[in-house]
Amino acid sequence: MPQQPPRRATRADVARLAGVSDSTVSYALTGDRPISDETRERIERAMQELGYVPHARAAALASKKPSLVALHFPVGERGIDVSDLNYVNAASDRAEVDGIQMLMWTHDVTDIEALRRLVTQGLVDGLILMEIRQHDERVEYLKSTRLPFVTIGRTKDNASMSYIDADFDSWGPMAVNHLADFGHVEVALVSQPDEVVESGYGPVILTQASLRAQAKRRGMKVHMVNVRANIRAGREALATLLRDHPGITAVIGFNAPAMIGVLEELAVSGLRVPEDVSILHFGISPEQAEMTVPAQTTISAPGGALGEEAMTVLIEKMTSSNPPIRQILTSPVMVDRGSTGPVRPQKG
Amino acid sequence: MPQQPPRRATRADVARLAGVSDSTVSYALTGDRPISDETRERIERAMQELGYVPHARAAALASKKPSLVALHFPVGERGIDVSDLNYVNAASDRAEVDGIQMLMWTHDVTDIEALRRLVTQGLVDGLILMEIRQHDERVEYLKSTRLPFVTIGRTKDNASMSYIDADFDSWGPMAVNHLADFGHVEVALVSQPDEVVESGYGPVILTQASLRAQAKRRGMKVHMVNVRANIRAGREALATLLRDHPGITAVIGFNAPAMIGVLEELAVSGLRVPEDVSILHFGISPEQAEMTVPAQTTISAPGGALGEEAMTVLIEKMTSSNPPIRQILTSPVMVDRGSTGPVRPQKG
DNA sequence: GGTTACTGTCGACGCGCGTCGACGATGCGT
DNA sequence: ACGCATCGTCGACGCGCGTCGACAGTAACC
Repeated sequence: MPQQPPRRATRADVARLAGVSDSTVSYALTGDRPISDETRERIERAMQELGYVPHARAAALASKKPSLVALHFPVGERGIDVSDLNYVNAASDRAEVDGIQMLMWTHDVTDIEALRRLVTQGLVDGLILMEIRQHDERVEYLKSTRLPFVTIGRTKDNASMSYIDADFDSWGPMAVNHLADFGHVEVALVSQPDEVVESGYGPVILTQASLRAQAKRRGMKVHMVNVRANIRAGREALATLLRDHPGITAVIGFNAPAMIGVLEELAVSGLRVPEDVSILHFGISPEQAEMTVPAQTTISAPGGALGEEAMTVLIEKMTSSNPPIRQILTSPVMVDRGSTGPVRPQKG
Repeated sequence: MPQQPPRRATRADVARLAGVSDSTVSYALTGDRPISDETRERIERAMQELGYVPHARAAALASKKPSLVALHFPVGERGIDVSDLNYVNAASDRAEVDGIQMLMWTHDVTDIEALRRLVTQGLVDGLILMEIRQHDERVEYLKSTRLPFVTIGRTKDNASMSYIDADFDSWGPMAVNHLADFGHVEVALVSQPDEVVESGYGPVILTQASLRAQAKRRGMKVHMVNVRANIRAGREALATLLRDHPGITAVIGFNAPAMIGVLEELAVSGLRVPEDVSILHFGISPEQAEMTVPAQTTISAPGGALGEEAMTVLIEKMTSSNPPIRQILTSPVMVDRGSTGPVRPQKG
């Protein structure tokens, strides 16, 4: 039966049992210096017997190498879903390759006092930030710190920092072209709450700007509304839109709960998708897009790539003495789930 | 202007600047030994000037006191939403009271190999587990470890362990009594996916059992279906239920996305809530309950209480030398949002 | 046969901090 | 005046590990 040791085995225990010195155990583990096969075997047997596992925190203290990083995921209003998990897991997996653990930190974006505590206590060796605002206090603060960090998303003033982000500037054109090619000339954008827009949330701002610009180029009219992230708000928004602008033939969404409401309102109004109204959704995961009735065609950033890239850059920042600034943009991917189609012929 | 020190200031730096010894700085910080007001002031000035912050990881190593705990939140299929955040934030806030940081860990429940890595590396001093199965590998593993842990939820065999959980045994009776008093005699339960039930997820199993028992007592017929956690599955489930059992006058939900589908299906069928069908939902947050049309009456565990209690127990486990076993159950709370009502008089 | 070069191992020190024992300087009592 | 209990401070050591310098032993070379 597995014996339960009274305390954690240390390097010294292993050394004693194997009849070698402390440092020899160390070198057997790291391979930094040659060790004879015989000694190595004795050490490995001893480690096995004692169930020895290096103590990562002590190692980090001694080596000053990273062992733990945090991913700041402000859950905020919209929560975390499986799509976000793609980033998270990809980043975490990438970290483990280098023997680094990644944990999540979920405080509010605005709580930089808590961020200060986290950082100054020296508990984490690096940080990945998500949900970046155009002007982001967290970034401002971290810049004044020696702590390596990478952002998923970018601030307005980003010349000197590393980031990974979706190329939102091409989301708008991609959406507009897709719909314009189907003959749509008047569409709506159901976007995120005013607070989010006003707080300078990049994805929304960049997407709206690129959408507006391309719409102008293609002679398309876009009605933009910012609504709260819930079903009821989406229903009310669509009702209002259709009343005020009956010419709308397509709805672009950037707000998953609200779009559920939009779909419900269409259903109770007897409008079909895509025959009467086309639906296109920005930035949601396959799971989210396929759970609704009908499923929604989407334009999104590629799944876990952002997370993995971000972690790679962060690790470089933590381990290299003079790391370069890296700024990476990923191209959008459109997945057609049949919720968009040609404008129906004018009746009367 | 704030000068950027080349490296983190250490206790030795403060001591040198203040003209005292290392340990004096330490005692000034902890108050474990008396310090004259004069030296204390000199030390505080020095700390201020150097921007000194104790290095939590080094402190933890030396003192063997906890500095970091993890909350295992397997995001799994259902994701994390604001309601879960109540637990998380409450636990985190409680931890900070004792100067302990709490980070989240989101690996899959079944990935106990990853759990082993996290634990054996000694990165965290304690663990809180959520989404507990009746037979939970994680719990089995952790029991064989010296790492303090507490579960939110409980396993079947739980005599020797500490847990915090909702008192699901009283959820069923509360729901049944509420509906039976309104005259309902045939209802449906739209619960979680088969995999979840088969995996032995306590909340579902205990709730179903107590519901079934109390329904029998009150002479109520309950049709239970387990559906996937998405809108489409909810729509299909309700359509099937109403076709096979037209006598159903109320739907109890334990699956937020599916219940959105249920509400949609009711809407397109022209059935009103609560005049034609009553709706009652287990275990969701106010935000979730109020975002749908109509809002849903709920029976849930009290918000952050579970998280805070769990952290309190964990801290006790980590700091006390012989901590007691604590098993805490919280009573359910019903919030009436008008989605339940009396059965309509029989027509024909 | 002597220098060189490597292989394999050990001891010592440092990372930043907590904490115990010691010790001079006081204050009090007799 | 002396013993004795504080108060305030210092030095030393340990937490578990990484890593540098030293050194005995062996193989390789002119």
